[in-house]
Amino acid sequence: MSSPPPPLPTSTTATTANNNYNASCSSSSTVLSIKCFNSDCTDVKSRKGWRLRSGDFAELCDRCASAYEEGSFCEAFHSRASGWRCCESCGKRVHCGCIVSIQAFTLLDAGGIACLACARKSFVLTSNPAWSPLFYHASFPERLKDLSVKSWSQLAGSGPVPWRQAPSLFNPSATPAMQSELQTRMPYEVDRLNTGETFSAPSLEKRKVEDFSEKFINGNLRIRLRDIVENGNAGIIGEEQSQTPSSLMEDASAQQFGISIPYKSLSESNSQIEGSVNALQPAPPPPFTKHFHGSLHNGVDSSVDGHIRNGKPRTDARGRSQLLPRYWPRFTDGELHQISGNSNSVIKPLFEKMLSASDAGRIGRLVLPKKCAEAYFPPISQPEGLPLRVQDSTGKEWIFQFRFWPNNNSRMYVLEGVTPCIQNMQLQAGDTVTFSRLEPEGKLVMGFRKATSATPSDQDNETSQIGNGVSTKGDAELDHSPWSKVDKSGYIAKEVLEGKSSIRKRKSSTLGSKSKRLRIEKEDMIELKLTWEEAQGLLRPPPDHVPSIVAIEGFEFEEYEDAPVLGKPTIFATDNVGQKVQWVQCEDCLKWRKLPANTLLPSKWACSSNTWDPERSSCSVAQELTAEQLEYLIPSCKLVVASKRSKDARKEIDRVEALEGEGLDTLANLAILGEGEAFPASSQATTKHPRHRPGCSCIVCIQPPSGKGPKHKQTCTCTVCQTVKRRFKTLMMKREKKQSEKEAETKQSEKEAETTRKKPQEPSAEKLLDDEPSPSSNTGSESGSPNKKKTVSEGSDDDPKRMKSSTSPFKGQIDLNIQPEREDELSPGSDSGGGMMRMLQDATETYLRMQRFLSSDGDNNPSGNQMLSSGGTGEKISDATMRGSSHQDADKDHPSAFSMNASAPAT
DNA sequence: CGATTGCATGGCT
DNA sequence: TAGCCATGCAATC
Repeated sequence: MSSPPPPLPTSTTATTANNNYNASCSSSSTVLSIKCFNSDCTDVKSRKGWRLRSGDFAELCDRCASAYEEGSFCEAFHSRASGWRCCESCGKRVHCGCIVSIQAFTLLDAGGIACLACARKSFVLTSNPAWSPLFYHASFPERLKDLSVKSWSQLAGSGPVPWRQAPSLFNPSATPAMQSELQTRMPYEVDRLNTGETFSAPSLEKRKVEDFSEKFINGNLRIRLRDIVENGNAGIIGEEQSQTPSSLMEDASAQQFGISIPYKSLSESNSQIEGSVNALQPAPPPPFTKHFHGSLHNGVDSSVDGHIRNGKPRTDARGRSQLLPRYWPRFTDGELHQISGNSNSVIKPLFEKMLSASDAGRIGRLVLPKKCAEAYFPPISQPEGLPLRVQDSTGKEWIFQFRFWPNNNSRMYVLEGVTPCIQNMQLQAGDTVTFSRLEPEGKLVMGFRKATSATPSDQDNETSQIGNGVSTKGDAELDHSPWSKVDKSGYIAKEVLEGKSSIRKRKSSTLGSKSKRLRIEKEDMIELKLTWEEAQGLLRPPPDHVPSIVAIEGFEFEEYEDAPVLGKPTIFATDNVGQKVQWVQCEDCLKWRKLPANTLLPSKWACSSNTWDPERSSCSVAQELTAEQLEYLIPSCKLVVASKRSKDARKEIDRVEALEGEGLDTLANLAILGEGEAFPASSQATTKHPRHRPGCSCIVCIQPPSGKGPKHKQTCTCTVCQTVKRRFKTLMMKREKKQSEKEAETKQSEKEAETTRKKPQEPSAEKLLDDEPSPSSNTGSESGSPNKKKTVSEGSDDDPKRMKSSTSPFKGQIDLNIQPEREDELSPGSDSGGGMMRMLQDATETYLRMQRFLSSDGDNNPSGNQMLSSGGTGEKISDATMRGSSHQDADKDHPSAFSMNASAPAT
């Protein structure tokens, strides 16, 4: 690699011996020699020693080979070389600067080393996913595979032993054969490092497949060891090391020992999860960092998974099969340390799980990954399961009910009663709980990891903030509320949680890659994003305020003393001479006026303010744009595009109206149209309406199929109708309130226009809304529209105010035959109409449109018409709404008003 | 009527 | 495509 090998943690450095080693190595690899690989020896080689990076073995004479095998090689030949250290635990001398003994010790977090024997006492030496993948790399020698199989077989059925333990061929229990087998796999990465050779994926892959795997193994061994100490990820490697001759002397630079290679290997393994096992990372992270936490496992497991699974009868009764990567334990050193404490127990990471909203919710049920549950938890045959005693990282014991539910011929495992624990740990959706086991006690240990900013992007800001704001370890320490303090229902620390954002709130965020369901739908997200972008773009400094510029991470933000105001939404375009312009719509006449592109407009703007084009500074002046032009322009409008619902200008108007009238609040409201009640955030109600069964009386099931079956009459008093009415009423009241507020603002200006244009406008509005006429018909026969029936029947709804103030006109005319599902969905993109919220929106929009029309100057306002006719969908909806709002004869013919039927496009 | 329990649904892998 | 599992929700307490 081009990057320098990480510094060796030990004090060992390259020595003469090392150089000799290199020389020997190179000579041995390039010159046929019969001499012992040991440069200090002149005997004839006869036996194999440690493995070289080249893939070959160091060929030693009998004497040297014996020393190597006895673990005294270093003592014999490197006794005076640098790099000797003492185990921090037992004091045993260990040579740390030599490839021969490299796997005989591990580096400690706090500095110093520990011999393998001691390391094994304190750290997980088994079931480390990290090693396995590498170990089981595709190129893994068959013999090792066999060993693994063998080992696995031996372990199978031995209780809740994770399949990953299979590789514990390195365990003391491993047969001597295994051990020797493993022993032959000496690290050779060092060699390479010494010789300045760097890894390259291609070379590794092509030249030394086997070496590669072994390299991994070796690298893992070291990493593992380190991991054991630092990251808590210990693996068989460690045990393997213990099997290898200890403290054999050889000179190897500390750097070699440096994990550079191993880390690369790890990196690879990490990346393996991404599918690139062999791709060596050019710049491996420095050793002894946590950079590879987790990913390490990923790589490993993925590989292990595949290999073990494929080649191995991992299928023990417990069903310990491959775990999804997201459940791979990714313990950090701190976590492991915390879990292990000072005990001598070995921590065996089992799995982890990011808490879903459900998991973290008050329900107190933590869904366990099936595989994990079956692999690591006691087998249960009854749904009731059994109580499981789990200890948290602080030593507190919790008792959960480990049980399952039948689910589709399968099982769904859950831990019940986790709320107290979750709360105690102050965990929220998006945080991660880890499960490990203390060996040999077998005690389950539950740790946790707060969501951090480092978490994938799928963590929302909130989560990130929270995660960051809470110390991983500190939390648990801070709140030591014992189990006993938790009330039975487990709702402790409610206030604490409330202090943060509620889980509910987080619902739409957090949740790893897994919870797509909790994510905002793509389109919604885009819309939302655009909406906010729009908002940003429309922000204007409050009058008389000069924003201060604040630079945050390279980005400059305008900071206002007072809340900024929303500017007038405009449409940017390029005029026929190539000049950037923006089109803005007059408040009063709705005509579109062209302004310089760089003009910032107040939230309210009218022709009279058109100082850029005095000729068109009056509403009476015709609009520049032709209908076609406008039509062309509008769709390209960012605002329109932003809203998937608003392919039609109706939305545009609505949005403009909203922006004008209520600023950000409205904007936000637009994004979540309808106070959430009827228009749940996209993150909510991910399950539209599960479980409809025969006999179900829910509002959905009770409804006939779309457009079919008997319709509810307006006078119907069934539960459904009453419910619908009640909800509708509530929503309308809210809506009405808002509208009235807006109305009050614009009342004055509208009044004028109305008095002069009301009459001519009515037909136009009616027609448009009523008849879904084609755009052309709209513009052509607005006053002569034959479709006035609704209006006529309505009596005198010609007064917009009236219509509006009485949003109530809708009352009693609700089409109860709408598709209830729509009510739930109310997807902004659902153009098919239906849904209570839709009705509300439509009603409001209709009103707004009417207002627009009524307030227009009465002539064939191209812009207005164009806008309204540009979107057939919106048109139809509006039409439907309109009819619904004006149709009195609901009982009879069931106004198509809000029904799906009615929403059929007329065009 | 709220909380809990058990399970069905359906998005997603 | 089968299975997982997050979640909703009816039934029950």
